Amino acid sequence: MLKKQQLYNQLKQHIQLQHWPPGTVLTQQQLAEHYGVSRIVVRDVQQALLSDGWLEPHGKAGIQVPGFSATEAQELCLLRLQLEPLALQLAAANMSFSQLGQAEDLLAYIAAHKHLAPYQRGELNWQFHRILYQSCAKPHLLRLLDQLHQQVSRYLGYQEQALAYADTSAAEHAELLSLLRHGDTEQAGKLLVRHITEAGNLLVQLLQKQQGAR
Amino acid sequence: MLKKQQLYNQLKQHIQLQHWPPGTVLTQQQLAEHYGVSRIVVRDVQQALLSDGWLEPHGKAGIQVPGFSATEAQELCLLRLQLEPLALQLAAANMSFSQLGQAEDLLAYIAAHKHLAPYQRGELNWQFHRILYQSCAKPHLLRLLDQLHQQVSRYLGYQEQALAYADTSAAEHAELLSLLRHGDTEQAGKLLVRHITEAGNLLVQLLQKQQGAR
DNA sequence: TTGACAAAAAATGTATACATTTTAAATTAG
DNA sequence: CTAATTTAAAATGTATACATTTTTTGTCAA
Repeated sequence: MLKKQQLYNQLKQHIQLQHWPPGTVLTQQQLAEHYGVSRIVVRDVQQALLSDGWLEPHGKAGIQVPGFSATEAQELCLLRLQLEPLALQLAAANMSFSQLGQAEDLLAYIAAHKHLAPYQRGELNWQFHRILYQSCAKPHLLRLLDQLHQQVSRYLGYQEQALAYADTSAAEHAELLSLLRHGDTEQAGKLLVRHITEAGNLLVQLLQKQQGAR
Repeated sequence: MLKKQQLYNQLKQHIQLQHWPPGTVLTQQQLAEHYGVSRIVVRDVQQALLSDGWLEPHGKAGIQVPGFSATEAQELCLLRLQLEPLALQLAAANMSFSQLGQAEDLLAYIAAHKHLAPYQRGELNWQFHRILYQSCAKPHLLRLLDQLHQQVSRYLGYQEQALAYADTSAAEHAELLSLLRHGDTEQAGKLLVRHITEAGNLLVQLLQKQQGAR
């Protein structure tokens, strides 16, 4: 596999697991030495992660691991609410049985693997949503949604502590699927809004608690 | 100035002016020689333009200048409609007089320079919109809007032919500003929707005509 | 002629080396 | 001692050179 791709994944994961905690300032040299690749590779990855929001510029030299804020989480939730129901509505018309099946399989897989790492669970959950939106056939919309998910997933290391929510989430996913199967787009949309709002509120509250605790 | 930045701007402009027409396949070597820089610089710019949607992958080697489609334009319009009114609404509450003034200045400048290149006019028009949204204080929302504008601006070479629209557009901008000055957020929002829809429809019709003419 | 396989060419990925810019440290004048 | 200026160190930008992958070309057998 390309070293670029490897480093991209590894560095992202290390950021998520807070091996490089928020606020850490990194240089190309540092990363190159630490991960045993040339600076060229680091540069490519750095640019990608900067535009993904997993790193942010730090003055004119160096890059910084961004922190977490309840405000940002709130905004991401708002944007999801603005775009995901639209995607679902557009997709509902074209959705195939095979796609519904895929989504079902994914839910089963998640249910069967209770002890996944939180970021893996998050990834699978997004895949579920992604399948539902897929057939909206709007590449740009899907691109924006992927970006938003990327941002949100940066927070998932935190969200772990809210494991109690996993069950609620799974139940809602199942209900969502059921509604779509029966062609009840209207109700599915409403449920999706509730679903996103709940997840968002939980995350925001968690972050606020943590911010207050300093 | 950094060569990277220079090349980024120049290549983008050349794509917009169809110096590299849609469908053209380019290689790093080619670009490096043509613009007199090393491949490293080309690589950086290539990655940036790929993620901006000004270039697209072409198999496993080479990059391609994307074409234009009415469908894509339609989608971009849809997304603008989904996000810009929200931004305006959120911004309206916090908008300062100095910002309204900035916007006013911009309109005056545009009105005073009738003979701007179409892409410059497009850039200024977007700056106007951007100022109105600025104070929504939602970094991610603004980032998404900037991206959307990037995409739309790729089409502006075409939109030139619709210069007749420039006057309508300017009039609507002025009215929008006036409504905001008087705090009529409701009406401003409705006008914005109309404004975006009109521009979108015009562009889509133009593209459909051109597609039909082949 | 066609299709598969091998060899050559070309393109991209990666590393090293050098140039320029930025940051930090050291020195000196006030 | 402070602050400004100079000097050294470090970081990023860029170019060249090499390695690997991908594409194309050409050859040969069916």
